[in-house]
Amino acid sequence: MEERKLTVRAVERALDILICFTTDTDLGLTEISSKIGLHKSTVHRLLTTLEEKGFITRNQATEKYRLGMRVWELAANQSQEDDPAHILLPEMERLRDVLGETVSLYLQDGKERIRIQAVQSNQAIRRVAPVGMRAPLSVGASSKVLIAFAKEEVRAELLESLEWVSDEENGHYVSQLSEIQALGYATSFEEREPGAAAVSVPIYDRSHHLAAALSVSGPVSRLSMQKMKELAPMISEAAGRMGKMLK
Amino acid sequence: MEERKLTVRAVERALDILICFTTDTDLGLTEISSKIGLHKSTVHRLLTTLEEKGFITRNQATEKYRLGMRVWELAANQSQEDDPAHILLPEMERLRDVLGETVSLYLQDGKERIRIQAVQSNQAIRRVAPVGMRAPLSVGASSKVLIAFAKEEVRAELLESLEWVSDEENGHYVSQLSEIQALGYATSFEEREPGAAAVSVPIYDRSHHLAAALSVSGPVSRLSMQKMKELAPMISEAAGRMGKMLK
DNA sequence: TGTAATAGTTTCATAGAATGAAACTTAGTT
DNA sequence: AACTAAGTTTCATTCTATGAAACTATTACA
Repeated sequence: MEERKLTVRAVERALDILICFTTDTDLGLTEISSKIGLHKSTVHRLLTTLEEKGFITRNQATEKYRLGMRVWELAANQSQEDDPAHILLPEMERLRDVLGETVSLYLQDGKERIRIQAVQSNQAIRRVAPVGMRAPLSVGASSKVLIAFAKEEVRAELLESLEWVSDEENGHYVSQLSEIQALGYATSFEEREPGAAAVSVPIYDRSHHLAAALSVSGPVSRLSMQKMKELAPMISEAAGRMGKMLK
Repeated sequence: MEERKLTVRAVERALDILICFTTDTDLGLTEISSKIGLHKSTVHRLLTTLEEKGFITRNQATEKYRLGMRVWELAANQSQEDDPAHILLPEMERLRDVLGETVSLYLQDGKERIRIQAVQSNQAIRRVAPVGMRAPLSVGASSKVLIAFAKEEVRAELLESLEWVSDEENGHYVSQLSEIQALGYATSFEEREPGAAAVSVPIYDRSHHLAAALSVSGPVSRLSMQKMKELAPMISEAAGRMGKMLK
């Protein structure tokens, strides 16, 4: 039996166009149409619609398309009171000042994690962490935290959906997760970015649900395994304080 | 001859749904459908599509719809390097500290102006200025600046499109605009908000195009006409400095 | 200067996608 | 239990969205 679609194709396509602008700021019509594999005329019509509603504007100079003010406006009006990225910023800055390393805040979103807030170390050599970045949930200290401390159902689903190279690796990963659960923190050592290491701990809100992962990251030269082990309690303590500020 | 539409209706409707969330953070299906005047089933289908692409999520607790992370993500990746709201913030803070009043930055958008940045006075009685707010271009000091110092074509078009109560008023307004052009700044006295006054000056980018309107606003008790006249040169000077930082 | 190439825009016949009425599910209220 | 309200799904029909092709504007280059 062929599943009836419950979505609207034209809208899907228009949203795909918007999503193109997560990686690029300025795109031409042809560029977009080849990116999402649609005819120029179709893309043009969708762009006109997006432009009319203020979601897309054109760069005066280059004539190329870019995101319009409406996107910004919607984001500005998005609830800020209960937004961790907003509330926890001062505490993150404090932690950065104490440790001298870059501090980031991650949320799980589907099979990815997304960096919703970051404050940079002010040392010469430092981890640079752009806010808004997405990364796969399969690697990195914060990924492991987001999986290990997620609610049972969520974790099961995630482990299901993440593909593993082999069964042995799967087993190894699961045992790593229980270790993380026992310790209360996760580390990563050049897992995703060469030369970078990170410690990550869970932040729980007042109703004891996982709210985010808090990570401290820097160059391997300063963050040895031993050093991260030492820092972990301090970071956990900060995370505990932060959690009390949520919901 | 019936104009052929160059836009896509389904997409227009979906975007209208998103735009609903500029005023409210949480909305139910029925609420939305009555707001934009469409059938529940249609709205439901559009919402499902928006949800699948991450533009809408559902509030766990209330089951209501709200904006998703994608909106935030897009805004986060929006070009920040050349964004006045970002670049001018430190200078705005400095001005606020000197004058002790709320400082705002406005952009023209269609027949409206939009507050793209603001720093609040820290006095007990102060003008509160939420970022992202829209207001009609017909009233307020910054509106007058945005019109008076706009490029010739833009100004003509705006004056055309803004409706006037009477011809006399129109004449009065036009003469007011030339006065503003001569002075280099505009003021407003309880024009839009009772008890509030404001001085506004243009910010020009390096290629001498109007980039934004910079406003200082506060209670009429502190901002008399005389006082605003005194402040104007200082604000203009700050605006000049800011302009040099753009493009 | 002419010619080709490239990017963007509009037109139009046609397929099939989007639509809204209605039926159906929950869940909450009287 | 009957009623009300919000949300969800189904389905026949219509009109909308589609992509091919034509057209325009701009740039490259010979």
